[in-house]
This record gives sequence, structure tokens and C-alpha cells, in this order.
Amino acid sequence: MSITIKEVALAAGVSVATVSRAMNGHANVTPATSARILEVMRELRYTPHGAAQSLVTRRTQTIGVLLPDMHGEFFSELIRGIDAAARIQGLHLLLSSSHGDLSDTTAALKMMRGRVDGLLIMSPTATAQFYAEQLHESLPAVLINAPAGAAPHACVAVDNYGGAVQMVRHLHRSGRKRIAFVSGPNNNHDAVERLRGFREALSALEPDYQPLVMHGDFNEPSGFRAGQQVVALAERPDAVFAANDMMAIGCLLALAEAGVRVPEDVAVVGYDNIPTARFVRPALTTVSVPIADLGTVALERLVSVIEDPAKVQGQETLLRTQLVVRGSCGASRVSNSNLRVLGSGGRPA
Amino acid sequence: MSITIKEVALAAGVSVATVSRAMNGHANVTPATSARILEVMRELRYTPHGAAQSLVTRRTQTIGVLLPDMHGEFFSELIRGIDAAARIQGLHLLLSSSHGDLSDTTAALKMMRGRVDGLLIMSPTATAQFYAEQLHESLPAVLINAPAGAAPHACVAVDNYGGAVQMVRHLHRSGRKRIAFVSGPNNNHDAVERLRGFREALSALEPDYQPLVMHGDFNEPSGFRAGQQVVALAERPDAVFAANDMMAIGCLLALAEAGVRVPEDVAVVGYDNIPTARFVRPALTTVSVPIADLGTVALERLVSVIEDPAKVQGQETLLRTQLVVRGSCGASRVSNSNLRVLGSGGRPA
DNA sequence: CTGAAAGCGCTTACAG
DNA sequence: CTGAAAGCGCTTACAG
Repeated sequence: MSITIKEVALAAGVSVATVSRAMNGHANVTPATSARILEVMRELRYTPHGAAQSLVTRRTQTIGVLLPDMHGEFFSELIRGIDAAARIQGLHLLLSSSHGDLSDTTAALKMMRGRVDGLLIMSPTATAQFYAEQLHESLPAVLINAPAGAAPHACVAVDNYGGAVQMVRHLHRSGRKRIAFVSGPNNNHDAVERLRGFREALSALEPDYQPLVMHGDFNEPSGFRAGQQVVALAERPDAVFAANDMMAIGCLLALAEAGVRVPEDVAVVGYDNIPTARFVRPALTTVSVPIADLGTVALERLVSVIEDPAKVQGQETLLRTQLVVRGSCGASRVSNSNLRVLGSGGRPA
Repeated sequence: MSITIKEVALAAGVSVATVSRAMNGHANVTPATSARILEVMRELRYTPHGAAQSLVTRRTQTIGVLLPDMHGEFFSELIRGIDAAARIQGLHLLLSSSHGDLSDTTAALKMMRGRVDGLLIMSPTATAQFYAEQLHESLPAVLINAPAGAAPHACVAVDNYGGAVQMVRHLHRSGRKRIAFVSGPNNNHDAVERLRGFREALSALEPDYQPLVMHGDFNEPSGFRAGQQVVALAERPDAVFAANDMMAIGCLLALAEAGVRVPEDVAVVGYDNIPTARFVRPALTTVSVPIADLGTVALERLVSVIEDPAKVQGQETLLRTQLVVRGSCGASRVSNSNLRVLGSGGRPA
């Protein structure tokens, strides 16, 4: 039904080989024939068939992107970063979200063979064993936020632990000693690292304090419930550190609803620095994760692995987080090397 | 380098035809041979090559998604809706964002041939001419938010005009007569329709009033600037209607910075009902667009067109918008058939 | 500079 | 039930 290279060749009075060479800009074609072929291609509105090209060239110009979820600003920012870098490289994106189900990831991995040149994988719940079983060495891959050493693949990760430590120290320095935590899913690697950073930093500063850790799932309603829980407490913490911004925002809403003042009565801080963090009131103090960068860096690394598979080794890149102090923690906005200062709800400079 | 059907056939002692039949579950294979083949496939960790399969079956199980941009919650919600429906259908998504550049869209369209079974296209700046030139009838396509009659393709669109009319009437009913508007890009079809709805509804209600229309670009900073402009005005409007939520939020920030009270001094309302609209203070009154539904419906329509190309005709689906009254317009939350009532910053029931 | 031919990895009539 | 063969639409040595 659709027009093929054969028809172009026929119309131009040349062989398909010559058409192929002309359209791919190979040098060994007379300018005259080349021009004629290109003209015929235009007239016939010919476009080469991608699958056929890929089959013989072994290149697809597309990258498979496996994400755990499609929800919220974290993922849209990540995709944006990946997309921006991909455009520059002339690469396209084959997207797949597995909704936390590892068997979905397996299926997606399968369907991607022969359709992508490489894989970008973010699966906070995947284990080293899973990677070992499912990832063939034949296909270049870069992991995003995987546990260190999970696989022999390059990995780009955020310093989840370090960011949590930074935040605890900041809260403590500004006089908040009784800090509660709202955790993320405990089968989620990012969540676990953030919790670990919180625990270790706090117990170093306040060895005798047993912090309250409330269970959350990274979604806003669980943060809302945590906020309600805090309201009901006989002895309230003076700060709530949520493992991500969406839960911190939920917490903020619950406290506002109950008339608890933030930051006067209790500080509330988050993690990620999603765009919305600037817009809530009080504006959210948080740990800024360079989400779009994470995507960009991962894609660039993948491209270099595709070009030279030897580059895989030792390629674990850790992206630094940054404390962003806004209104919700009630701290004066100290300026030092660890703090990026933004006015409450302020606009980036 | 990677293992092929030939090697499986060899290892299982059968022909490639039989392997193909076994792995595709065709009936005409002995259970015994089938089992043996499947076992060999597992041992060899064989996965069929996608491009080769697509070349012969003419099916790719993937849908091309052309988006103008990758920025903001509108697009992440849209992708989420598309993705959810695609998963159910067992389809994958080949993503491409054209960043408003039509030549990018052309290039993306080209690369998609042979790689997708159909196209979902959202291009607020594309004209009927563009669609006519670039879209081959051979490839099923569904347009999202295209001008009515732009192309002979099925189209799923939001009632941009109607939503703007609803909002103007609501503001007017609650006593706001001097309404200013912050427009979107004037080469953007959605933006143009929203502006048209605003102008027509307002001039019907206040024939003598010449509303102020400020130029925006759908991004927050342009809303911020519009807010500053309002602040500086000698004679302030009593409401600002921004063509989307991000600009309304920018406007809110500018007014807050200048000490202008919302909604007491001026009402501010938006359009889209992105998730963030609930979280700003005052919470944003807005026109709710079923963004994720838009994606879901578009994908489902595309699937039906792929299955039966005759279904294209007359398939222009218009999705209804809904007024969402929150704190930023200062209206009492009247309950009637046109209003969905939510508490200020409230959580959906 | 150009063409005939082989081959990429599959699927599917067609025989048997 | 199984296999040999043709073919999907390209690209690329290999000749000339």
C-alpha cells in the first residue's frame, strides 16, 4: 500500500542500490542522478521504512526508556531532561512505564529488542538479581538511581543519602531537634536511602532521641494522612521531614486544615524540589534534586556506551543535591556554600 | 552477536518455521515439540527481533506520539492518559516533541513510518495545510486539539471556547465586571479559542466595556509580568482571567509580591486545572480540562481507526470542560449543574 | 558511478 | 504436524 524504494528506483530509472545511496548521501552518485532521485522521492512522497532500515543497519536511532510510573512532576521532569538530550543527539524515545510491576518491566524489555539502540532504566524496586537475569549484555543500558553495584552497567544516581543528611543538619542548626519523618515505600531504593540519611544524621546529632517515622508512599494523600497524625499527637515534633515534596505538600494541607501554623508550630520540609514546591504557601524548603539533569546525563552516558561499550566500567555518576531554603522551615536564609538562597516563593534569578 | 530464531531452530532440531509457530502460539504444533522449543528459547534467552517481526507482520505494536513540548503538567498528564490506555491495549509509545518547530514535526513524522501503527498528534500551531501535506492517508492518525476540520482525520478536542464562556459568566455573576485577560501565544489554536470565548462572552454581558488583553505565552513568567502590569494600572480590573493555570499562578505571585489581595482586590482565575492549581494560595478557580482523559480517548479512538480505517469519518469528539470554583475568585461556592464544588485547596471527594 | 545479488531476522502460504 | 521457500524493504560488499 505504501510506496517503497523499488517504486522510486523504477520511476527514476535506476537501481534500488542507487536510490539508497542517493538518499543516504553517499558520495558515489552523480550529482545529476542524485538530484533526479531526490526529486522523484519528493514527488512520490517517499519515506523509507524504518523497520527495514533498522533490520539491516542494526541501528534504530531510538532509546528505550523504562520508568516505574508516569505520575507526577518527578517523571515529567525526568522525561523532559531525557528528551532534550535525545533531540540533540537525533534520537527518539520508546517509552514504557511498568507501574511498579517487575513482570511488566520484563515484558517491556523483551519488546524493545530490535527496536532500540540502548536502554535507560529507572526501577526503584528492581534488585541486582533482576538486572542480572533480565539485562542482556548485548544491549547497552544505563541505570537511573539503581543501588550501587546492582549491575555491571553504567549508572547515574542522585545522592539521596547525602541530601537527607544535609536537610537534617539544616533543621537541627535552626533549632529543630525533634524531627519526624514521612517515609516512602520501603521497597523503593530512593526512599530507603533518604530514610537512612535521616536516621543516621539525626542519631549523630541527637543520640537519645527516637524519631517518629510515619509510613508513606510518595503520594500526596499519604502525606496528608501523616499531617493528620502529627496534629493528633500529644507531643508534637517541631519539624516534619517528608521523603518527597508531594507528601510534604499533603502534610502542609493537613496542618493548614487543622490550624497548625507552619513554620511557627512545626516546620515542614520535602525532597525533590519539584516545580510546585515554589508555589505552595509557605513555600517549601526542600532538597533540590537535579531531575532533568538526571535524565540528560543518563542519556548522554548511554550514547557514549553505545558508541564505545568499553566505557561502561566504573561509570557510576552521583549527582549532588542542594538544599533550597524557603519559608516552610522557618529558618533565616543563611547563605553559605551548601545553601541556595531563594526568597519565599521567589523566582529563580 | 545476539541470538536469532535460526539458532533456536538448530538447538531444538526443528525448522525456523516451527519455532515461529511455537512461539506465536499457533495451534498446529505438537505440544511436545512446542514445549521443547519454548524450553530452548528460555535456555538461550531468546527474544525475537522487533524490526524483523514488524517488517513482515506490518505491525509494530507501537503508537507514535507527537507533542509540541515536554514542559509542564499539561503534557505529563496527557502522556499519562495516553500511556494508561496504551498499556491496556498492549501498545508502546514512541515519543517525539517538536518544541513548536514544524520542521521538527515533519522530521519526526518521517522517522515514524515503519515504526508505528498509528499517530497521535498534538500540534497547536499546525495548520490544515500542514496536515494535508505531511500526513499520508496510509498511516492512521488522530489529532488532539486541532482546529475543527483541519484534516480528514479523527480529532479529539477540548471545548476551549465553551470553557472560557463558562468562566466569564461565572465571574460576571459574582460581580466581577471589569475582567482582564492574559492570552496565550496567538499562533496557538487552544489559546485563540480561549481568547475568543472570553471576548464574545464578555462583550455579550458588557457591550460597552473594552477589556484589557495582556499578551502571554502560557508560561509562568509571562503571567508574572501580566500581574505586575495589573499592579501598575491606574484603574485596575476586578478580575484577571489567564488563558492557562501556569500564567494565573505567575500572576498570583506578582500580586502577592505587590501586596494586592486576591480575591478581595482582584480575582485571579486560570484554565486547565493542572494538579498544582489546588496547592497554591488562594487555591485557583479554573476551568477543568480532562487532560488525562484527552489522552486516553485519543488513544482509544486511534485504536479503533487502526482496526477499521472506515471509522475515521465524522469522528470529532469534543470533551466538556468544567468550572472548578476555589478561593481565588472570591465567589461563594454555588452548587449547580455547571459547577463542581471543591473546598479551598480541598481534596477531591 | 552503477547494478545484481546476498542478506538482515522474521512470518506465512504452499506442499507434503 | 512440519519444512522449504519466498518475501517484507532496505543496505552494502562485490563486480564491472
